[in-house]
Amino acid sequence: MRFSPAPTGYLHVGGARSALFNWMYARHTGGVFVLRVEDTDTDRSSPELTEAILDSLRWLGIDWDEEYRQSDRFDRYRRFADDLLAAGQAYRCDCTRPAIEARAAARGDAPGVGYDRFCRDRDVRPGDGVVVRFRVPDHGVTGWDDVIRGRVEFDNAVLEDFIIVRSNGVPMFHLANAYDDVDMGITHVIRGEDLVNTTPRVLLLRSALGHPDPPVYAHLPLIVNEKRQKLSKRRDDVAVGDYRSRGFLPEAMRNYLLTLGWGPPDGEEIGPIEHFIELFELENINNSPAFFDVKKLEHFNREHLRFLGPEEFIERSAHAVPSDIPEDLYGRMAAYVQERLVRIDRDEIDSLLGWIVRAAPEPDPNDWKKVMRRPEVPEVLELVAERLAGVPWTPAALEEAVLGAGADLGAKSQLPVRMAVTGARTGIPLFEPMAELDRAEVLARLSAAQHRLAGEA
RNA sequence: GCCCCGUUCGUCUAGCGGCCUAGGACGCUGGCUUCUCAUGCCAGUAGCACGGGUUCAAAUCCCGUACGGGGUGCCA
Repeated sequence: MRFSPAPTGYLHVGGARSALFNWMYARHTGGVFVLRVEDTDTDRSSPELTEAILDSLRWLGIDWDEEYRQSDRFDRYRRFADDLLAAGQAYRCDCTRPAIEARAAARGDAPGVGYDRFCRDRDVRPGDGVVVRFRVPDHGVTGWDDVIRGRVEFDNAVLEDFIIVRSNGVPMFHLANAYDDVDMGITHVIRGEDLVNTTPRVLLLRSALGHPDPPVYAHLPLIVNEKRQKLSKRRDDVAVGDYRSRGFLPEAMRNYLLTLGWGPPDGEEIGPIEHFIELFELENINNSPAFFDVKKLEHFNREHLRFLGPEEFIERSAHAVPSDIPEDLYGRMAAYVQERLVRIDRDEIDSLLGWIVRAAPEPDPNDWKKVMRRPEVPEVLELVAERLAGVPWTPAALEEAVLGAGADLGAKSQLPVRMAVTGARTGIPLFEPMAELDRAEVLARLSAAQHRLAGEA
């Protein structure tokens, strides 16, 4: 199996899913997984982009057994093209795009109908603006049995004589792709459905190489946006690296991606990758496009976040902890954070813990009103402050003082105190972190809230 | 235009002729647990695109229609 990205952009979720399925199937079958960088588009490919793609794959935990760059192998492809030329299976062509379109227009064909085989027998000599085209058979069909789609066939008559070597001498992707799949002994080709239309070209080239038997093809359903269109790097938010920086766990990303187009037969969709590798079969991949749903990804992320052991969670989230939160404090609060986090995100962590080391944030006006503008609140705050002044400064004693005061007054006391001390109506359990603050600080915050209430009355 | 492909709850999926008055998951709604939130547990919500066949029996097989998508580059 192989994953063969073109380094003309960052790795996006569609590519990642293709890589993942190839990798899973290789590991499932005990096969070899090849990473082949298809950098034949010399204008748009770059080593930086290649490195970024490899980096994203490594992050996802996808490893490979062999690695190639097609740019290192141009001479092989050219030799192949020369053989084709010598055998009359390919020919040179000096038609420009405008010339091709002008002839189409003259015939009354719609634009985009393709090349009309004009140069097939013109015996064009090598030179500027000359490409090499493959001579597609006039008759017959080219097809294969797709594991996912069943039999797919194209009439050779509708296939155009496609270019295999550009005018600058650089081979086109079909040529390199067909050559390498044979050369590297690729037996299974698992890739996006957007590539089905190029498959007959590759098949024709393989035959020319003396390998008429197709590999096993599995064309995956596309991953689409909310408008059910193929994801585009330009308009959709799809770079794997972005999800990484937004605080998604690689194992969650990987786990979610594998549910797009495939359902684990045992119905357990969240779990360790080894389990899915064991169950993974090409035959079970479905054939309709899947929408990439960030909401569900977030759910997977929450779950995987909770699978982490306490130590591991601290280690893996440390980089996103605001710098003014001391390590030991974070260690004590981490379990509370772990249970509430959606992503490993600095803002999320800060909103949970920031109030312990800094002044509480300005409360949301609606929340403030809802919690504090109840008639009993001033009285509750008063009594809580009074009891807190003399109590031992431990979580248990704080809890007893706050809840006890409420009980004695027949009122809810936890929420107003939380609001006064943390600046929010929701958050981690109150008394443990509250005990981390100085008594004076807590009393000051209570007093500030009391004054504010008095001012509003 | 031409070629190729697809269509099960809002979303991801199970289903590969009878176990389906269509199962699970996310989301959403309600309830219980709880110092708030979150978790956990329980319940609810909502779907086989349409029309013809084949068959004793069709979400499952065949044909057509509609809708959607992909390709149609000296990109991959």
